[in-house]
Amino acid sequence: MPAIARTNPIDQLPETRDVRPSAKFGIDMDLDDEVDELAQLSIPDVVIRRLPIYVRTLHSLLEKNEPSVSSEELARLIGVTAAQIRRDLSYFGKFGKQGKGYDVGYLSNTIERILKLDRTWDMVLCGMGKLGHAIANYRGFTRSSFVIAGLFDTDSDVVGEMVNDMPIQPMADLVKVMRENHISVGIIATPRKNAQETADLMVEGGVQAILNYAPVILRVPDHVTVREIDPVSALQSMSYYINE
Amino acid sequence: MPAIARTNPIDQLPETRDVRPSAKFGIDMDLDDEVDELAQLSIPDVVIRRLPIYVRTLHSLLEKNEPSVSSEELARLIGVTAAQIRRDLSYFGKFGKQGKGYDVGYLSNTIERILKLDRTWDMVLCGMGKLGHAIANYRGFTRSSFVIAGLFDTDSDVVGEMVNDMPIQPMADLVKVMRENHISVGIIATPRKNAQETADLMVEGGVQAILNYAPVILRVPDHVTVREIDPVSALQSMSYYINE
DNA sequence: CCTTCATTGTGACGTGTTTCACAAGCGAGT
DNA sequence: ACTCGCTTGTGAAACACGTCACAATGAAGG
Repeated sequence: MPAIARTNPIDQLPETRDVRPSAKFGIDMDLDDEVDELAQLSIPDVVIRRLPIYVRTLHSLLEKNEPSVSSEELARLIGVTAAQIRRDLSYFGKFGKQGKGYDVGYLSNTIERILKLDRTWDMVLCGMGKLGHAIANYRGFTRSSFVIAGLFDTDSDVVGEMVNDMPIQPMADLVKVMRENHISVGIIATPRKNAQETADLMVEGGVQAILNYAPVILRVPDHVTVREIDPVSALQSMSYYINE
Repeated sequence: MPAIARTNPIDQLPETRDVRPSAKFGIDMDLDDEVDELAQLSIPDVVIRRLPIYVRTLHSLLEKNEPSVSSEELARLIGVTAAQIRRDLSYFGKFGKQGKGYDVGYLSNTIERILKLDRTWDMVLCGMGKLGHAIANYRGFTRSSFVIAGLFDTDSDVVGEMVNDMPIQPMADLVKVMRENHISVGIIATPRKNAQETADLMVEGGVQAILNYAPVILRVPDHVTVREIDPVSALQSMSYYINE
């Protein structure tokens, strides 16, 4: 079996990644983060995938100057159960206070730290067709710890073109650029048939996370995480539920 | 609890939708589709979400003129286990032959029928900023049973503008247009703050499936399915796994 | 027609995930 | 300082999903 664990739209394959105990994330407040130094247990990917939503929701509470929030209320906002939120957070430590709930700012910082969002990640973007252009011009990444730092395409006609103040570079330079700049996140926006070879180059360049817009299941080594962006599949699965 | 079952990025909430028995899908070949007229059991959404990938993979086999395929080979191509594919298909009936595998064309047709892809679905697209423009110009939907049939925006400055040979219409007309044309699929590409109100309008217009590009969890009635397209969350969850 | 081979479909099992439900603990009010 | 009400964190139970392993069966070739 190839490495398609959490890597996958097709998804929920056995998850075997182990994870540092949450001690790592204790921070300077007097909240008791009792922490299991032992429990080297692997946190389910499904939990990890929920964390960004928690962060996003906490941010919106911060904007409203809510100082604290209960699991009940957070659950209502997100549309899950309160027990699930408490269970999810308990994988990482104890962040709440009985009778009070969670400190919004503290919890949001903590989850960001867990997700390693307390820094900026440079990314390469491969495939500069229409989709690639749209992604390169997208303003949402920077607000969220991610920055596109290099654009690449095989087509020599577009190489050199400036997009969002960055030149499109030849695909031949991808590996070099990734290595020199220690870039570990890549976005694939190539045509379907070039996606795998692009992924292979990214792996050679040291990629650890790939956001894949091409409608193919990529084969990557175990240490690389892949998430698919696949609107067509999403639509095709929803139509199953439509009546009439 | 609001209706966020299969509707959700946050996902895997209890699934309670029941589903017609696969008899519905028996077609005119001599393959034995023995079918459980009784078993009115609900098929897991996680299975439904895999079916489009199966279809896509079967299509690529069709292009290579492969007449048949074993669960083993299909599994290898997709990156899941053979048992999973057999189990998934068994929810709908018996489509294979012992010693031989599955007839590629037949299986692909059958799954398309199950997913209701043997017809065309008209969609409305709301929010004609950069993202909306990119989606409106995207060529991938039509190849897959989905067609954008109407564009909408609140901003009177862009209303009237032609995009991909279609005029942008005022949001005020959304409900009417959806009802008159029996449109049950909507795409939301509005700014975050307008997403919920847009969803509400779509519901009023009779929507049953929403593809949501806005970074918010939408509240919709039970009979509406929502899938999120959320590249930022995807990145934010992947960074957890990056070493260094 | 019989044998061999490959491969399905599915009970039984195992694992992973969610939910239940409650003891423990914090804080506010008196 | 004590009580009360609220909310956490978590064992234990329930549920959902994935995998194993094998009897059943179709196809191919003598």
